Amino acid sequence: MPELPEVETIVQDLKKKILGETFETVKILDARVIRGLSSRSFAQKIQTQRIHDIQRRGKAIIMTLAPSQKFFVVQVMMTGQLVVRSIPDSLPATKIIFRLFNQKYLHYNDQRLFGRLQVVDQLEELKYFRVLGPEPFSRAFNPEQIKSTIKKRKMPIKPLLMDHTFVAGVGNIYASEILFAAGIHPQRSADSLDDQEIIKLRDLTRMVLKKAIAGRGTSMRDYRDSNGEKGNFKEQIQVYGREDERCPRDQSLIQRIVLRGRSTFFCKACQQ
DNA sequence: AGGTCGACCTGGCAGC
DNA sequence: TGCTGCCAGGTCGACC
Repeated sequence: MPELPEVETIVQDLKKKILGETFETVKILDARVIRGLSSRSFAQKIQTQRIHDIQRRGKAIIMTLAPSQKFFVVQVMMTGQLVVRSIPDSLPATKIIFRLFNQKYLHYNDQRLFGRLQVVDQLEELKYFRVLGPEPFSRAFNPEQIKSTIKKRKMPIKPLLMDHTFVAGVGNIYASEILFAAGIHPQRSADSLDDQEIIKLRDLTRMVLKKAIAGRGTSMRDYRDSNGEKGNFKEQIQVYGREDERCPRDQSLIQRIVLRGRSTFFCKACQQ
């Protein structure tokens, strides 16, 4: 999915467009995206409910419903999209169309069907929230906390950064970008980072994500915001997807390796 | 317990 | 043109 900056963009836009609105009907075109509920019971839990709040936690979009007080949780994973439209026409990837009482439509599109839409009484019912680590902009994501976790972890720093129990919201694109910004080699064992590097990692995690939010996220291929538009941050991506291009810092060639099955991009010369 | 791998799905694209 | 294989912003459960 979309990582933290993309989900944050979706949430901020949805707040402007549909906060306070009420679901009228739910048309399920492909029931495979509904988890743990039948189509009928999913629709029943959504219809007539008002969107009382919209927030992000990690890479999940959480809508608080009223009056039921239940949580409508959307995880768009790799290819899911929530797009607000004024007409109900659907794309091949459109799996659910929510009709709102204000004559607008919220489309859930998902090419690969990895996304999940769930309605729960408590967020803790979902394992994702039970194990989720600190938000990168929170005080809980501090050098002492990072240090105590990192000391127990021997894995390379890059997959650790992507581990949502370590820090919430960082995925494959931004893990490479953050490590490039911090000058840390993606294969460095996590427990080898010194105090200064830990602070740098924390600070640059925040800085890279903040800039990406300002750019409304990165669209490599499928990501679209709630207007159906691409994010603008791709032009500012330094290394991800840029194998054999020149490093913007020292002009040496950017390398691609595979760590834990995921493409990883870095500059051998300036990441130690 | 921490770490690694494959499964879940579909479509786009490069190479032959 | 049409096939084959590889690749893709995530998460989880099964295994060592």
